[in-house]
Amino acid sequence: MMSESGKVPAPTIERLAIYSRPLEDLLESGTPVVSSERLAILCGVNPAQVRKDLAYFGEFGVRGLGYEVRELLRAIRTILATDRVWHLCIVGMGNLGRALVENENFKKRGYLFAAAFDVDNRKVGERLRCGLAIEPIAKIKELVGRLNVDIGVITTPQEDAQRVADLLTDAGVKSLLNFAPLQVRAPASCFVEHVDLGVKLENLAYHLTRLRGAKPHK
Amino acid sequence: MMSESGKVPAPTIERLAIYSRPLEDLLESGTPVVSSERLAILCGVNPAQVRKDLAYFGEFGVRGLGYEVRELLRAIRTILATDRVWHLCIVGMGNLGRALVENENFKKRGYLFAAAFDVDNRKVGERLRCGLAIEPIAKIKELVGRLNVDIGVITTPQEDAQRVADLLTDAGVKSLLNFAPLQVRAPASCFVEHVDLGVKLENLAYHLTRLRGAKPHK
DNA sequence: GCCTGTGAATCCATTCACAGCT
DNA sequence: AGCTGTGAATGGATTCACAGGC
Repeated sequence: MMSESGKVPAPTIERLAIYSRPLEDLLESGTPVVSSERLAILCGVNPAQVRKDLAYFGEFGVRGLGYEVRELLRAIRTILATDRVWHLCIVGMGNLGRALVENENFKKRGYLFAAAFDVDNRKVGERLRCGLAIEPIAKIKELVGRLNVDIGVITTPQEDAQRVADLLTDAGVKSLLNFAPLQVRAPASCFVEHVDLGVKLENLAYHLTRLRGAKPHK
Repeated sequence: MMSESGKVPAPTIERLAIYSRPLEDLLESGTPVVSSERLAILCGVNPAQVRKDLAYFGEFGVRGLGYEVRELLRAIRTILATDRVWHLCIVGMGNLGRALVENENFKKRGYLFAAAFDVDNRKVGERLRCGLAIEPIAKIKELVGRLNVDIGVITTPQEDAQRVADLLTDAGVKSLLNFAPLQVRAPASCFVEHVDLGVKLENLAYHLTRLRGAKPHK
């Protein structure tokens, strides 16, 4: 058994979250036990990878048998700290922002939006379907502190993203999830996760052209 | 100079897209030349990484000087094939789907939504702000063929995602961008890119708890 | 002197292959 | 026999360090 204090590769953390998806389905369908091979197939990875990823945090399986689904899922949730409630706030209530605050999956996993802001004062006061009213960014500091916000989500246009990131970190937010297409700067104490949806499309475009180059088009 | 036929690491492709963001800004602000170091800082990577990534595709810089912004941006766009129009379709017109079809950044980069579908027939016929009307999934095969769709975007609930992926690949779509939280299966000839927004949040949660563990909370 | 382009060195992650337990 | 847990081997990607050209 290995303590989790040893360095864990970043990809391992991402995969643990991936593993939990089919595990939820297996639990619901009443499957009691799963092997690393089966789980690997469901997630599109190598079986040894599954075992190694889990081994960073303990011994969750039974040799000759496999992993108990319920127990494994609970273990992963503990590791990823999905077994508690996290408070989020979001800045930038365009289409994407609205889609995120109303996302049921987030709520189900314990990610609660506690406040929504927008730089455009004309939007301030508008009530969202989720119940929140849009607040002005001038209130970020006050509300982030009062509501104990852990994670700030940025869905503003590119030109506002850095200013908003500064406001959020200044208010004490310890991590950011940024959807604006630029690298926001933040103090080292603040974790920043980037999601650039355009990058994914450009990836596909690149591969599509190579494919066309390799094989004749149909 | 190295031909681009040699194997290019997947992360390199992702980063080329990242590099293009600040390059667009630099071009607009009239900066004629940029060094690998400056670009690296703007993108949060190592300068040698920038040079090596570019070297996979040619020699774009001038020793002692740097890279001409306009020329480099054009080169990257050619490599990523962002210099042409791509036709997309999207299936699943919930909040996220609506946010994506109306995203101006995609349109600006040449990604055009040619059709929008939903599994729920009650939504069929509804006209979206972007001008498209929602079509039934029964028309996927016909419309994908007629409109020459290159990329299929899946924003359905988890339970519909695999069925939709099958319909899309069967209709001849050569790549998929899947937002449903499960690994969709597709023939090897079809590229699949996954975006699970929950994974990003779970990542932040993991790091936040380790941080708390390391340092006392405030 | 300055900055690119690139082999060599390092670092990191994945996969193999088998020992160990049930 | 079956499947986990893990050292060893492999395979990639990042970074270093310097040669090459402006």
